[in-house]
Amino acid sequence: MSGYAPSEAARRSGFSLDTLRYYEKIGLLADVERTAGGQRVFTDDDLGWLVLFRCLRDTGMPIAQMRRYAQLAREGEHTVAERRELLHHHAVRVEEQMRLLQRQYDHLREKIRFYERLPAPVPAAGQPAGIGPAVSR
Amino acid sequence: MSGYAPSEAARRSGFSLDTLRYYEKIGLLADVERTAGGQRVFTDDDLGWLVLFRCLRDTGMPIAQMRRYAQLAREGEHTVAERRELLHHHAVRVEEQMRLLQRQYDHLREKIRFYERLPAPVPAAGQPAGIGPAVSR
DNA sequence: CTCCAACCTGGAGCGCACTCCAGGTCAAGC
DNA sequence: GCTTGACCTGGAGTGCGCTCCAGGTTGGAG
Repeated sequence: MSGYAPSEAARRSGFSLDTLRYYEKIGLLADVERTAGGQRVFTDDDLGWLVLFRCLRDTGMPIAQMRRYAQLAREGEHTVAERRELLHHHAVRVEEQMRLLQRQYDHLREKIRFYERLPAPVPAAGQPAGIGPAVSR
Repeated sequence: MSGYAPSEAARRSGFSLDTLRYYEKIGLLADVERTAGGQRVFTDDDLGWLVLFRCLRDTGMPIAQMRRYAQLAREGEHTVAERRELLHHHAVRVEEQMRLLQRQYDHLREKIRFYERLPAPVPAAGQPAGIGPAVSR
């Protein structure tokens, strides 16, 4: 039910072995268990953390902030409000990010449409300026 | 109608002066006009390019690819198909990016809801595991 | 018991996209 | 004509998030 070798944890989380070690080194993952010989053993709990880190990372949270969150969680229940705050704040920024991405995507699509409306490679000159820099540039 | 000082171009494009110079240095912007004394004068055309670069950058296109695009555009009309291809390819990746972002955002929202459902700081123990690592972590 | 693939550590290196700096030049207002 | 703030150049430095490396250890299969 739990106890994954490093390679297995890497496979399941989608992070590289180096990244897993790195995350532990900088204090994102703390207290990862070890065998008598010193090799890491990841628990389901660790895997859960990794899923969260992936979510936060994919949505653009800087590592420093993830660290802060992990810190707070380790400090105990009295940090619940601050953790909620932190996630909420991040969510707001993600929403902005999504809006920007959508806007620029629309922009990009328009630009592509401009190219698609262009007649096939005809050496003619002078169509009305499309979207973007100068004619067809 | 055209001819902007560097600071004005920076203001309008939202890029820093250093970034404008950098973009020129690496060949994103080419042939920026100069005064007799050597100071840059940006045209509306340059501004148009900058708008495009902002769009591409905001959607995560690496600079190397933007350079390639700018290159092609400078080579002339016979590269139109390749440019369209390049933008189209990028658009596909942006779509993936948007889907991922949406998925992880939903994930994040669920996590936040978990915190919101948490009763106020009550020292009780043992609620069913929420989303993410262990209980409330 | 032996082998070898997987693992360990500390630390250096990398790729990206800027950003900053020193030391000098330009040009618009007084 | 002098001042001063905006601008110039080449090149070094920064911050982020890994990624790679050397040299050594571990542990399950045969």
